[in-house]
Amino acid sequence: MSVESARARTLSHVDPAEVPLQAALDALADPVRRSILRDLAVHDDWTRACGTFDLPVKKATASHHFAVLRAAGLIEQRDEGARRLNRLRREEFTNAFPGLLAATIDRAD
Amino acid sequence: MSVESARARTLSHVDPAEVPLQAALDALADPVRRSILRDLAVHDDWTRACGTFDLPVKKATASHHFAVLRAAGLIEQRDEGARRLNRLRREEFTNAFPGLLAATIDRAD
DNA sequence: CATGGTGTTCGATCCCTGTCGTACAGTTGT
DNA sequence: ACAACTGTACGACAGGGATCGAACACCATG
Repeated sequence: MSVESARARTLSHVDPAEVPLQAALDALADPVRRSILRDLAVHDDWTRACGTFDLPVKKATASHHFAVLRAAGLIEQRDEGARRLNRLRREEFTNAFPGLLAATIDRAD
Repeated sequence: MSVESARARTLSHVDPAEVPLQAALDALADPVRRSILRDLAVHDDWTRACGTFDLPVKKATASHHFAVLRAAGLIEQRDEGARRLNRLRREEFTNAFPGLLAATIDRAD
């Protein structure tokens, strides 16, 4: 088709400043999601596709977690071919919730 | 009885440093509990008994929330007569989880 | 002692969410 | 065209936690 593929090429990304504190805390209160965030915090680039994380859940569940993180303004996602790449929105999220992300991921569980 | 009353006069208080991050986040991820913490953050004393908080839940539920906050190392409780007084463990908790408490209560929901 | 006030404990209920299997869509490569 | 790979969508399920009523324990005060 001429216009756009059926798959959303530009995913909806909220402004972290618009995210309710409740949603932010809910997103951070899951160990699988914190694991994802810690992995993303290592390098500030677009090198990590969803499938490259070693998670203790099946892919359907992992997909759900990525969606929650995106809705909470914690990650940004971009499609590149068949893969969906991820980036930690450290700056934006920290502006909206100073200290929260650092306090959560700069620590073992 | 000679030794102690049946009611626990000295309540069990954990060291915040021993609290798992998961428990801390779970405790903070509830709006009723955050409301309690914000109220306690106003004055650093023992002026607030459990019943003096204006909460949208019944007392059985409120009692449960206070227990969760105590188990997470967020508050300290002391019995004074028929009442149970509360204090925010700001310093101790912040030492264990730098920035987490501030990021959570220094903000409207 | 009797009454009222404060707070906990115990079941029971309800709802939310994390989990998974399956099916599907889109991409890549043969 | 076909197969393999990546990720999402949907329905179903189970576990946990928030909520409540009722009963109980403790304290204070008449």
